[in-house]
Amino acid sequence: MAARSPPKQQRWQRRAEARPEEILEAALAEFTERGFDAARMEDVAKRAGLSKAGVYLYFPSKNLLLEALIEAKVAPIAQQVRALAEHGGNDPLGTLRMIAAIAAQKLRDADVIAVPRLVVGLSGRFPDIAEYYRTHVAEVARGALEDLIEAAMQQGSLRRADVKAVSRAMIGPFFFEAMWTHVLRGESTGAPDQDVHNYLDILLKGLEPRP
Amino acid sequence: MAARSPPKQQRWQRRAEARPEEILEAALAEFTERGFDAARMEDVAKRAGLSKAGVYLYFPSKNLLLEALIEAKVAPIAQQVRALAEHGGNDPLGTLRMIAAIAAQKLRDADVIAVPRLVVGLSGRFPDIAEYYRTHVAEVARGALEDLIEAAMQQGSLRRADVKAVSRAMIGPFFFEAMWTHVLRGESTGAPDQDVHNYLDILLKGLEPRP
DNA sequence: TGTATATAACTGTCCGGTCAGTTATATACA
DNA sequence: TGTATATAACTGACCGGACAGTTATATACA
Repeated sequence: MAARSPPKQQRWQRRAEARPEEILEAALAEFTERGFDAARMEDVAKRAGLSKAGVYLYFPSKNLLLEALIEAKVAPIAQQVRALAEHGGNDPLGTLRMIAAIAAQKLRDADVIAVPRLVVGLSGRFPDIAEYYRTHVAEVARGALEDLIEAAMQQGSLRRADVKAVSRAMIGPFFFEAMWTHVLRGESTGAPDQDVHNYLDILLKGLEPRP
Repeated sequence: MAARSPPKQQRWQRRAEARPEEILEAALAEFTERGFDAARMEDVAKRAGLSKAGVYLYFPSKNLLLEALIEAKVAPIAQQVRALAEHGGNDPLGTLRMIAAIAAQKLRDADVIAVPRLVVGLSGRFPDIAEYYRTHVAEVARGALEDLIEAAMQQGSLRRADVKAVSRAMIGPFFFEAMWTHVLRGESTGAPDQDVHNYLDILLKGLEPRP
């Protein structure tokens, strides 16, 4: 009797290396779909393939999980922009075009947009998160852009203008496009790559040095 | 004995007419400050000057309160935009500049930004709200802008270009500025009015008809 | 006095976080 | 190479607090 049900599939594996990233991935998905508050830690856990208590072995609280998520998902992008900017010092205009193309492409990716969207929703309640995002992501990327713009003005390929206003003019439309399509689910404008180039043509023509 | 504490300030008044609007106002404030989920109905009630159960006399649930709120706050904006656009038919460029100035000013007002911010945060969980906002505000306003742009192209004061791309270029930077200052609490760029004009100069120069 | 409007007190549920106990794997040793 | 022991990784069941929504009762006003 008592046939020891023997298939004995093991109930779980030790995978301490892989867990953190999987949990972050699951958290991003849940937070995005339900919003930070409405997302349940139990669902994050289930999605990551372990138990709720298991999640707490890696991240001490829901809030800290959120912060870790932002750091992991977004900081690398800002660093990439900085690297690009530092690299392309002697062709600022060309580098700007390149960065714009890359940025526009990233902004089209729902996973990338997810984080800033979260930040928008949470900045009121968690000022730390807003500040972290501003200093570690937004200002880094924008700063790199502005260095390039400044360089272009210095070498005379752009006419003098308020650098911050110009960087805003470069970023704004793409950011807006991202919100339009991802948040409002409105239809997107034109063919991506062509689109970016067309806009930069307009903007740069508007900023041509006087003839 | 039993001195019935007699100052007898009456505990409440019947004010059925005024309540709904006051509750909506309070809800907007609480939802904005704490986020929809974290906001407590009890606080909304207190802020509106009645008890929690009182709120439920007027709005059947927290979700419905949210929907009513968005509807109430959004309709006036849509109407104003439409009015502006219809008004300035024969000087499209001038009207565009005017609208840009007004829009930029509005976007600087935290109360105005509050609703779109909520929408961004909630669009994932409440697709209805996102769609309502898109069709009743976003597309109306953008459509009006695009009519003007189209008119300007037709009369030859702007060169041909993708109309949607141009409207995005007009709106994007100001939207971005609003998010930068209100969400990230970053410092704002330049003197408001001057700033708007400078940017439009650049953009419109970039769109000048060929000489 | 009757009824619409208000409240205080209450209930049920949900969820973040904890903890005692279980299982997988690494290591020591025969 | 096989078995005992140690420890890291993981789980299931639970707790306490918070809060949306309800109910029973009181008060203003016609």
